[in-house]
Parts: sequence; C-alpha cells; structure tokens
Amino acid sequence: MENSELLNLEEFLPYRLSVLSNTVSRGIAAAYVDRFGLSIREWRIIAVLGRYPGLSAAEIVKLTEMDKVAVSRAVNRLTGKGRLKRSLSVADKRRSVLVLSKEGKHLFDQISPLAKSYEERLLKCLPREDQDRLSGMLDNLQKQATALRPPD
Amino acid sequence: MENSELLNLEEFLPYRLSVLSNTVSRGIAAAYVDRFGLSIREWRIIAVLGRYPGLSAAEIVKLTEMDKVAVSRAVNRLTGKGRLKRSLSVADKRRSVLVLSKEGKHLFDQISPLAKSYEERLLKCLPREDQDRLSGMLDNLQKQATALRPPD
DNA sequence: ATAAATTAGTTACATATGTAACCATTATAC
DNA sequence: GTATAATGGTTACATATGTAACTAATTTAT
Repeated sequence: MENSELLNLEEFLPYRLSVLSNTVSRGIAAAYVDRFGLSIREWRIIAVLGRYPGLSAAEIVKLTEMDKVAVSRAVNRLTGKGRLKRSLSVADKRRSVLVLSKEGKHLFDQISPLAKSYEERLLKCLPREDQDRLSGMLDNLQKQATALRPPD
Repeated sequence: MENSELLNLEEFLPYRLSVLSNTVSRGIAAAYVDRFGLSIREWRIIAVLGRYPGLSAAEIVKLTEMDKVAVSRAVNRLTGKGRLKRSLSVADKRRSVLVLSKEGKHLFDQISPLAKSYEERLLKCLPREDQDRLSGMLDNLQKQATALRPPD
C-alpha cells in the first residue's frame, strides 16, 4: 500500500473544517446558551427567521442543512416558549409559516451583536484581502459539497 | 437599532463553516457509515490513531476537539468490537495507550482512500493557489478560535 | 511525608438526536 | 375524476450526547 493513500488527518480538509466549526460554534454558544437558555440549534433557527421571516420548516432545513426532525422539534420548543409564532399557509395547508414573536425578536436583537462581535474578533487573524478570498472559497466549496452529496 | 448590527446569516462565518462542515461530513460518512458500521466519531478516532498510534484518550480529545466523554464511549465501543486495543501506560497508570487492532488498521486502510477521493473531488472547485491559501487561513482561524475559546 | 489539588477516565442521569414509520395535504398520471 | 406519488411535518423508538458527579492515579505544596 502506497503510504500516500493513507490519510494524514491534520491536512484533511473535512477534518479541519469540522474541528474549526466545533471550536467556533462553542465559542459563540458560550455567549448565549446559558444567558438566554437557547440551544445552538434553537439560536440558528432564531437567526434564520430573524433574517427571513415567514419561512416554513422545510425551508429552514434547506437553508441550515439541519435535519428536518431536528427542525421540527426545535420549532416546537421555541413555539412552546413563546419565542416563535406558527401559522399555516393558506395556499398549502401542509406548510407552516414561521415568524419570531416579540420575545423572539428581542432575543435576536440581543444576540446578534454578540455573535457579530465574536466573528469580528475571529477574523482579526486574517488580513482584509484574505477575508474576501475566504468568503468566495467557502461559497465554491459549499456548492461543490452540495453537488457531491448523495441523494437522501 | 442600527440594521448593521443585526445578523446577516449567509455572510456569517461561523454559520457558513457549520453548514459546510455538516454537508461535507455527511458526504464522506455516506461512504463508510453503512458499509463499515462506523459512526462519524468512531471513524475520526480510527483516523487519528491510524496517524498517531499509541495516543491516550485525553490526547485524542485535544487533537479532535471532541468531548472527553464522547471519546471515552467511542473508544469503548471500538475496543468492544475488536477494532482497537487498549493498554495502560506503565509510567502513568491512569493513562490509556490506544492502538488500532489488525481489524482497525484494515478499516483505516480501506476508508482512507475513500476519504481522500472525496477530498480531491471537493477541492476540484478551487484553483491550486486557492487551495494553499485556504490551508493557511484555516490554520490561522483555528489558532484564533482556540484562543477565543472560553476556559472550561 | 502527607494533605490538597490535578489529571485520566468512567458512570448516571436527563436530554437530544437520527431513522423509520406515520398522517395529512397537494401534485401527478392516467 | 380517481388512484398514485410526492411533500410537509410529526411521532415512536432506539441510540447518542452533554453535564455533573465520581473513582483512581499522580502531582504539588507544605
């Protein structure tokens, strides 16, 4: 067996992405999980609905790459706590229409600056030029990874 | 509230990293989870031990950013299935010394090329020059994220 | 030399998660 | 128009996970 076929973990992009993403997610979570009683996934749903009010659960699934059951459950918890309002689409009675409640909006407003501040501190390690490049590369990688993904 | 303080999710680096990492991890997992009966975390431990035989559980924790309980459990499962051998360090009887068994090595040898092939196809979307740049940026980001991480 | 603090790892508990099976509704095929 | 397939979402079950409390071994401070 050619040694070059064996995996060198610390050069392996998927591994590095995963480690980095975990470190970062926990870093941000530290700022809101305890303080606001939100799980990472719940926050993600708040954030996506803060940005795009009126999404359905299925649309959240597509946007966030979260599992549809996970979304269903997080939405239920958030609705139960009064952080989200759910109604049914008139055009398609299967579809839910999700929006932040007043309290949900308030959470979004409070956590947004914390999240952005974290991002800013994180990006300080890259020169401006690299930051823009990185953004483009991530777009390309995401498209490619989506294309490579096996059908469910 | 200044609109600029609100989070724009699709430009938010931590979010994009998380989505990308999930898409990628699932893409690779599709190649081994069912075929070899390995969870993503178990595979990660196989991979790190294939690269660094003799690590302790705590060292795996540091290298992979996995939770120490998660590592303990995955190691137990792998040992139970005969994919890993565990002994105790002579110098420090708390420490485990972990190595792949023959079967574990075989798994590593079989999955490595699949993983590398996935990585290769993923990276096809970036010109060579960007690939090198990306690598350097990920190093910097990882260091920064680690520095920003709150103490446990 | 001994008590206190640290470190490696495991266990117990509550909670979260993924898979598959399941309704209800809407779209498609005939 | 009716049967069939596809879609949105939930539920049930088994399993995985995180937190905190724990044991055992080692290190540090005195």
